[in-house]
Amino acid sequence: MNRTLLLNERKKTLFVETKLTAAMDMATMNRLMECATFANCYPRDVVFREGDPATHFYSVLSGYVRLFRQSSEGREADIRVCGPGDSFGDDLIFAGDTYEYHAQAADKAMLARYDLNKVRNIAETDGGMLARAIASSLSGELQETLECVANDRLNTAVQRVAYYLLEQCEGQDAPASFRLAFQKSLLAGKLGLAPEALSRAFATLKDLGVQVHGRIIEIEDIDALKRV
Amino acid sequence: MNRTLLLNERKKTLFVETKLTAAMDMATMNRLMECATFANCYPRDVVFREGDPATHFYSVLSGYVRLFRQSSEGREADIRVCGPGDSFGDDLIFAGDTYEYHAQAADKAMLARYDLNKVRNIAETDGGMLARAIASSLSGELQETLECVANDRLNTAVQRVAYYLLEQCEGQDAPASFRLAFQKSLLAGKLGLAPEALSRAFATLKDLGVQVHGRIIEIEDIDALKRV
DNA sequence: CGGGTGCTTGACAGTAATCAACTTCAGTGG
DNA sequence: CCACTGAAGTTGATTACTGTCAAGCACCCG
Repeated sequence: MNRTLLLNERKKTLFVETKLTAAMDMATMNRLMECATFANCYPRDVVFREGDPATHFYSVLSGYVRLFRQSSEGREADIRVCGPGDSFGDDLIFAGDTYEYHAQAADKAMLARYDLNKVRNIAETDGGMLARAIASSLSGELQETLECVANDRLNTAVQRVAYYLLEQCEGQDAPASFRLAFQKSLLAGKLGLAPEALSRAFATLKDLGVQVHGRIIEIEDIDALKRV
Repeated sequence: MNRTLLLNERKKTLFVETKLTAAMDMATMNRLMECATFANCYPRDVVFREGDPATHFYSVLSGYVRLFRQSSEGREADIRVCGPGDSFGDDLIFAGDTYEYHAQAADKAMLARYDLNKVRNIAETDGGMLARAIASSLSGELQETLECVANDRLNTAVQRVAYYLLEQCEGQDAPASFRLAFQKSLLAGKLGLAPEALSRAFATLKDLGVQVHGRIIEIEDIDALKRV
């Protein structure tokens, strides 16, 4: 088995594990695969820009991609961070024809890249299998984004960080320990914070038994965090 | 023609003009109509609560419904305001089984109420027409919600208010004039502001030629607003 | 060892939430 | 028709939070 073939097998595995394809039957998945090409991205690579005509949507196979908007003065605000299994740009399959945000790799990333028109054609003619899978994926994204709005509006920086840490150590008993999936600056953006604010939030949480060593987080008392 | 029939005709018209049904063929629309009942709500009526088992989703035929989350201390944050033509709870058709937010009428409102299981059945068996319509609706909601996150994170209170006013007088020449679609307290919630903050934002905009008389807004210089 | 990058810390300013008092307005009933 | 009531909106004073700027630290890699 040569190296290319190995790589293709890995791609295929990751492709199958995507949220979009997870609940799909084989036939639909194969049809979808026909619309896909694959792309490797390096950190800071631009996937697409706000305002570009929309030609593809994407699934993240590995690594992370950040979606963000820019203000007129050039300030950036992240609106979503996509990790392995997430899709983005899929909101354009059934609505819209230009990207409404920037997408940039935040890490070495592998992406599946779907031709929008081909996918639209399949979704029109396959009896609804693909449309249902896409609708399901969109539902998840919508719920996540609504959650984000509520989180931003209801909780302070420290609360948002505490909440994020709790999500990450779900299922673990105290003392829990894990490694942040990405850089702190990206986490700050995901939580709607300046990097300095994230740093300060960690400092505040130190008093509640949260130890931070680089990307390694140790949580002594999970219940204390829940009370923040 | 008796009164009930008239009312039904009005319902039907509003039903057809819904975003969900707008691009639908007749057959699909009729099938969907079979899943619907109608409900009249009075201001502050609760449509459903966060955590309730999900049995229906809704379209707004007239009036307004606010969707909100509550913090542990009971503070409320609006995550979306639905007006005529909007749907809510439709994120549960293909994912999830409990409501993830509260829904409350913010005005006298008429709602179409769709049985989730019936809709799911149709979406499985109609060849994809309904699934595509739902996916399209979800796409719009997702785009709107992402826009909201970006708006919250990038813009100040005054900028968000100015932006909202500009949206409302789209197409009008200066001096533009219109009536707010709903109470200021609800607008404040929609923009992620306390009512006091909205009031102060209006006060600031007065200097830029925005006159506020109750719900009537007059804008002397549209370009000045765009520069905020 | 230099030099970049990412992160942290301090000082400060700006923005918006909160609380409280007051005004306006609409609807109600005498 | 007018006085009363309660809700909605405004304004002021204060506080809390977070963004920004600037400086310094830590780590990684050539």
